[in-house]
Amino acid sequence: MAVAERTLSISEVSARTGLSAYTLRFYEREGLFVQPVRRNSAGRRVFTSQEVEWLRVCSKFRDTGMSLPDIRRYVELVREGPGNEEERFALLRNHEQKVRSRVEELQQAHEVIEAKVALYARHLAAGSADGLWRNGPECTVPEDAQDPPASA
Amino acid sequence: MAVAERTLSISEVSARTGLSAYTLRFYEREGLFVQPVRRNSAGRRVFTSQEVEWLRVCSKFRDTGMSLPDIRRYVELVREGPGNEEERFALLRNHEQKVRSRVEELQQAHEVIEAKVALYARHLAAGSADGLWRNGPECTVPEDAQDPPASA
DNA sequence: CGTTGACTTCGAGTCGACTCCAATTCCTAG
DNA sequence: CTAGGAATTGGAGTCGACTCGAAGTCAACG
Repeated sequence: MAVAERTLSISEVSARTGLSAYTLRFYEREGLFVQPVRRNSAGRRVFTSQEVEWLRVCSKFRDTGMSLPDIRRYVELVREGPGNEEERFALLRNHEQKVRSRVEELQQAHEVIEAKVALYARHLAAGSADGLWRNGPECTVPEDAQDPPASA
Repeated sequence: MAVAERTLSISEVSARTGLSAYTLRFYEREGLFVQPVRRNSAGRRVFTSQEVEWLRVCSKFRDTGMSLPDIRRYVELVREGPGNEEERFALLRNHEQKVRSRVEELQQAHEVIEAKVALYARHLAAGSADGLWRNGPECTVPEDAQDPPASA
């Protein structure tokens, strides 16, 4: 059945995932692979395309700010096999929510910066740029209730 | 003319900006204030609401990933006074673009994660969750041309 | 056989941005 | 006068996530 699949060296995986070989070894140490990474007769790491798939997902997690411990937790659940899908789901949904709010936050901040850029553009066009920053940053930030350190 | 404005202590500024007193002192050392921070007779820092305004802008910069050196550069330009608005503008626009792409990137990554969450939701609802991760992460990531390290 | 060159290991180093410590000083209230 | 609380300073410590160095191993090529 299981036809011996084409395997990949660490540098090939690096090229396919954008993660450096250093990082791949590091991820292994950190327990971010579901199965222990296999080795060939010479002791070199041998990866499958499934692992590459996972690494791509992993990269998305990382890129969106998921911590290595959280990823490891997810991996552990997968490793334990069927039965804990609820927990995996909770973990994923939780992260998804964080990313969603981060996107919104970033969009807001972006608007502020865009406004500042537009202000400079207007002043430069009007030749009145030397009036910028007479006293204080001339763009005002909403002041949003200043992080009352959430009781928890 | 200049009516002595209400001044603020470091803890008040901290409360209004969400930055810790530690961070405010740190920012001073790092040269992130346009004017040297004034002191009262007891040697304590005294802030104006203009400085609070700037700190809010600063926070937006930081929150969107602008580095301290870049912020310092901007501050230096402001400190030099009128005449370099073009350069300030360039700096701001540059950052604005970075933030814009970051937002897009994050949105894409969010979609991938959302899809994974939806997949879990479907399987859990259908009672077929134990079939998840039979072999590999069951959600596929687009594979986007893997960061060919931009020649520059 | 000798030399590449890609790999291995372990441990240490780096980086940015805080975050905190210890000792000291000052103001205010009791 | 004294105790408490909020500042001050310089320097050190922390944290997460890599990133790298050094020394060694192995297969293949000429």
